[in-house]
Amino acid sequence: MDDQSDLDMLGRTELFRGAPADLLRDIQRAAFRRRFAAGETVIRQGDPAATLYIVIAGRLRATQTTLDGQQVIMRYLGPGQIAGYAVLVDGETHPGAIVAVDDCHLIGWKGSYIGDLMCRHALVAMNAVRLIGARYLDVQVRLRELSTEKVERRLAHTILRLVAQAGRRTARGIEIAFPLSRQDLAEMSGTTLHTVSRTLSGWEERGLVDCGRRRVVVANAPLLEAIAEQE
Amino acid sequence: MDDQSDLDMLGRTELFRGAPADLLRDIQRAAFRRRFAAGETVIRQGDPAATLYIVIAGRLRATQTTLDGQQVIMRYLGPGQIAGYAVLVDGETHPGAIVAVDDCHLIGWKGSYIGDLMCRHALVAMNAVRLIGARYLDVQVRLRELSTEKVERRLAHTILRLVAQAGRRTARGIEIAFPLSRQDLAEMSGTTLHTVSRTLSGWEERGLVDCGRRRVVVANAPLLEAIAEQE
DNA sequence: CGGACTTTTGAAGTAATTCAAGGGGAGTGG
DNA sequence: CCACTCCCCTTGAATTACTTCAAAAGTCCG
Repeated sequence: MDDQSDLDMLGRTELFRGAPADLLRDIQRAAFRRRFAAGETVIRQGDPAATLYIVIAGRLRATQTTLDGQQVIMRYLGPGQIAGYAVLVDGETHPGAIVAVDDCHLIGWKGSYIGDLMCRHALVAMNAVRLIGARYLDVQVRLRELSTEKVERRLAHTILRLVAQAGRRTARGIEIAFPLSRQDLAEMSGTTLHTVSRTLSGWEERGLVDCGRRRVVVANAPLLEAIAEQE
Repeated sequence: MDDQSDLDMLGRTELFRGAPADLLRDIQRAAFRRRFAAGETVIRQGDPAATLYIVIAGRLRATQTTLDGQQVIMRYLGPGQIAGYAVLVDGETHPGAIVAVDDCHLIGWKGSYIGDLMCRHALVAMNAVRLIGARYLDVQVRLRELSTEKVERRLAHTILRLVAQAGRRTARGIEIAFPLSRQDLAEMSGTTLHTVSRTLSGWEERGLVDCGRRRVVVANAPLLEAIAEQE
């Protein structure tokens, strides 16, 4: 938690990558730290977009909930990623909620500080463009999958994406490194927890995955990729 | 087509809004003009991201096609909007195709010029952030709809969005101001042209809409909104 | 007026949801 | 340590919204 390691960390985040040391120092001075326990809400849907966070440790879930209470998981956020992008695009309010999945350690800034920073440093603004562009591309891919693929294939894609961003090698295979229920997978794949459960049971019989309570381990990634590519 | 009106036009686009006159003049000097006939391809999926266009007149369709040939319409682009956003986020290639729906008039720039512009003028970079942010939000909404709503409701939302961005008052109601087939609506709503046709027929009987060959007129917008909000 | 494209509509088929009930782990409190 | 309780997960059966298949009817344009 010393200053130098903090600076290194900031310099590796998607938003501040490439910034010179003195700028990073300035950014660090303007920041505040916050911790959230698993399950705590970081940002509520509809809140005014006043604060931007960067994840230091732990994992967040970004969701959107409809009027009738149905939830969609937009993405998970890990170390180095930003939470509260509405601040960057100067939206009035946060379009979704952000909740801690793990115990989390975040650092944050007032929105006005970030806006100012982007105005004065094109590098930060360009990083913001790239970062939002990457998310835009990602959600386009999901939209395409949801429009054109059947559930099993979508679920395979969903799990492979999670493995890519939070996979951890273990004896049994690659484990997704945070708790993840059937309901969560359903809300990411556009289906119901029942269908997810049935599909995973089928895969488990074939030795593709090894699941438990809020735990998913991919035992045979190539075969899962084959399902995703529908061969 | 005189210089001054061009400058005014550039100053009203989503990317160059708020730029001072001398910068606009510089931007104008670096631009080239191109015309495309209805049906012509402006950008092919997978092309290297070398050129950015802004629509002056006419309308473009941005799509993504899967390996097995299924197409999804990501959005329609009208006057003032940019085509080829990959250039902004410095992507390697264009993630989708762009085709002229109408006869179109575009102006374009080399990607390197735009990259340079964003570096030197934080205003342009911030406009880019806002613009991509708006598209990101838009596609998030569609993802949520696709995940949680049934076809009829999704189709209502799709049509209302098109009305908002390209609606034109006529005697019969609000007409969507460009040719739009049942297949197109299907590719925007995540369904088949058959289901779209049946749904529109139903609405037509109830006096909600008034459709023709590649033409959609909304006769009763409030009722269509009621369907979209599922009352 | 021929031919291509778009749209409509019926009928059959199916993937996935919904409904329903029960089973099992993990943590808590006695 | 055991029992209790809360989640989370599983699985069958019934239902349904939508797709797929198939054919025909419009509509526009050269």
